[in-house]
Amino acid sequence: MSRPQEFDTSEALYQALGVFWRKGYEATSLTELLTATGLSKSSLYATFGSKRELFMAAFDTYRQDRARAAHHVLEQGPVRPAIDAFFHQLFANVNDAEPAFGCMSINQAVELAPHDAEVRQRVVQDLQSMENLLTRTIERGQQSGALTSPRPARDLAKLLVLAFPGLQVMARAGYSTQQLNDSLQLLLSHLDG
Amino acid sequence: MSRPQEFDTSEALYQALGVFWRKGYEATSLTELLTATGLSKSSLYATFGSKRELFMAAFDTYRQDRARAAHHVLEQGPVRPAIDAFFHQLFANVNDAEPAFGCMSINQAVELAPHDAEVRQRVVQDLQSMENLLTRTIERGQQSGALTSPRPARDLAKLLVLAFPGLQVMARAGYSTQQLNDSLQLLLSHLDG
DNA sequence: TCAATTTTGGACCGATGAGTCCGTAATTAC
DNA sequence: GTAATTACGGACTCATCGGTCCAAAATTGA
Repeated sequence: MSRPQEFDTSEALYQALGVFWRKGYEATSLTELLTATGLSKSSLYATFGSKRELFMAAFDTYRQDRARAAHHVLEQGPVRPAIDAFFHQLFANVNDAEPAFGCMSINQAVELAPHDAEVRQRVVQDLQSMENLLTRTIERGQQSGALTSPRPARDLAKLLVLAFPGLQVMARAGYSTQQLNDSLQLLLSHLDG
Repeated sequence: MSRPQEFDTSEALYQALGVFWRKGYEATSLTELLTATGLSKSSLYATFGSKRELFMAAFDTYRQDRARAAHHVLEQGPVRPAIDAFFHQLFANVNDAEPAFGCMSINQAVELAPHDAEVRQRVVQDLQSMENLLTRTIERGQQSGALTSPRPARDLAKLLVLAFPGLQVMARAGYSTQQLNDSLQLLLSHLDG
């Protein structure tokens, strides 16, 4: 009955996400979004509504993907490598040209959260989920003997969550992989002893 | 010989700083800067050159003030209250209407640093200064017996620097003073034991 | 008082921001 | 083939962006 859509909506969303993730909300122009998605202006507006709606859709896509990945990494296998891998996602760079993107939720905690309740709520939720997930993982490690710290698992998880944005900041400030790894090992050493 | 300037340059700079601190670079418009400083456009450009130059001047003013304050707080008096006070500067809110501004250097690590070498360099320098200063303070605490952790002072300092942006993110995400304080105490508990 | 100098307000600029709209092309069901 | 429907490109709007420029007002030293 109707002409079929020529582009892949999901694909376009991911392309837009890439730009928002790297540059943030304000610094991203419509023109860049059109270039990245390959859509025409009318298609983009018909599909996503507005810049802000597109941003929120992209952000939620990101959050969903990351949550899934975090569960996948943390809820199976030996605890210590799992936690290590979890943090490595943070500064695994797509291309080595520029600093890592870091975590988009943390980026948005800084950029939009203070002035935007919807974003703020999402950031809080992400931090909370991360704490819960890490708590379960650390409990698992303590039970298996892989982690020897006698502190409550939740306290240790809180410490990791607290340090998470620090690693992100270092990554975005251009610290080397070596330095990031050193900091990470230092942090994780607090899971023992 | 010449007509004297009607406004206080330094005062105007501080007003501009307030806006940049709260909203970041991109989200701050010239119009807002004019309103905040009370200057006319020509005066602002004659005095500060451009939006970017004004930003950098404001940023450097901020960094200088903060460094001075940090030294003042950390280099005298009992170590533990000193460190406590140091972190409290982070979420001491000017007015309780909105979330705390946090640390401008951290904000800029997220917003501009990835794409702007000049900003990046300043951020790295700030993190480094902070680590050095905290190292000295912790050493002092270990010598006086106020801090009982056997870990190297520099390692403990690195942990605090790593957690610093985390507290900032929580502050900007709207966490309560109570929650921030709990996290801070949890963090500082690692200075003992 | 007058000349020299400098600040100041506001008009003005081109570029770009996000967003709207419509004519045209393409695809489908019948 | 044709009618109905939808996607698409691009022209268009209006506001705001950062930034320039100039004429007028104000203050100073002499």
